[in-house]
Amino acid sequence: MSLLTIGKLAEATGVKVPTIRYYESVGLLPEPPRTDSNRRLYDQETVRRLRFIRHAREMGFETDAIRDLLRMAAQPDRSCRQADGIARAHLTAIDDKIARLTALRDEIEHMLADCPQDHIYSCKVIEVLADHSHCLHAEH
Amino acid sequence: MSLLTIGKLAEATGVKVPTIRYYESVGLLPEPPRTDSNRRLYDQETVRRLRFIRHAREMGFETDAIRDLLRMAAQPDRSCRQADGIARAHLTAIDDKIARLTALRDEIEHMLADCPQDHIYSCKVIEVLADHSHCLHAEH
DNA sequence: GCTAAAAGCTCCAGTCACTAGAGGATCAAG
DNA sequence: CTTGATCCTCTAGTGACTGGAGCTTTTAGC
Ligand SMILES: [Zn+2]
Ligand SMILES: [Zn+2]
Ligand SMILES: [Zn+2]
Ligand SMILES: [Zn+2]
Repeated sequence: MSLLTIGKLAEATGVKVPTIRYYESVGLLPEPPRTDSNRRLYDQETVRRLRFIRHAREMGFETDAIRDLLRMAAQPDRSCRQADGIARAHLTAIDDKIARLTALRDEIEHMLADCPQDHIYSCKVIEVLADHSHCLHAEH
Repeated sequence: MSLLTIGKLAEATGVKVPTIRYYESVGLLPEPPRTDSNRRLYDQETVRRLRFIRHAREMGFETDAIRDLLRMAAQPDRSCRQADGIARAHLTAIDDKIARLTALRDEIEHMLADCPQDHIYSCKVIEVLADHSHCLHAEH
């Protein structure tokens, strides 16, 4: 009675049906049992597992990291050092991304602020793109 | 004498040879003339054009936007409103990305700060991933 | 019980901006 | 003349899905 079709699982988790099949194909979800007519049947444990995957994806963890985190989540008595390590590495990666985007942001804002908004021949946007030496930053 | 092989063009611009061919295939670079033995020959104008493309890519502009910017750069007497508009749209997109990443960053930092760093069963990282209601933010 | 819509299945292709490799031709240097 | 570098085209792979074709099965209304 608590078994779900793929459609109901999709509804329960907010994950699209093709995405659920995709997660199965890449080993994030185990192959579920099937009905006589070959349809997938999921239990509540899969609901939890899929929510975990979804949440981790929303937080930007990659498939490989999620596979590791799921394996760890199933071993409650072991140390969480590795799990925390994955999160910390992710944090560092996000910080790098933010730093790069912020530098970019400032550069583009400057271009726009400096542009007299007239013709292309005096457009700061085009000028900066055409000539790297007009850049604020050292290198990209 | 100022004509370059694809390898020299790559050297002059820092763009890899396969990437130059790729840019040609998607219409960012025009098909260049060839030697008798079918090798591409580039002039100085292409060097400038490729630098422009490269710089725009480094700033995160997408292929379609770059195609538009190149077309505008070739029409110096027209208004730069559109060019500025592309840059402004890009700025907004970057701001959105930074906002999302910053929220993410804070969330992951909190998970890590709250974790007693002991066993998986008490690991805050695993707990938050397993249960969305433990999140700080409203929704993702 | 019948029929039509909805949901399921598999497999394949497309996204973005490259990157890498196979397999072959041609060029430059010694 | 030979060897190694460079060039050519074409194909496939990356990550994380998304969408469609073409098919079978279930479900709901009548
Ligand atoms: Zn302008
Ligand atoms: Zn620059
Ligand atoms: Zn922990
Ligand atoms: Zn959350």
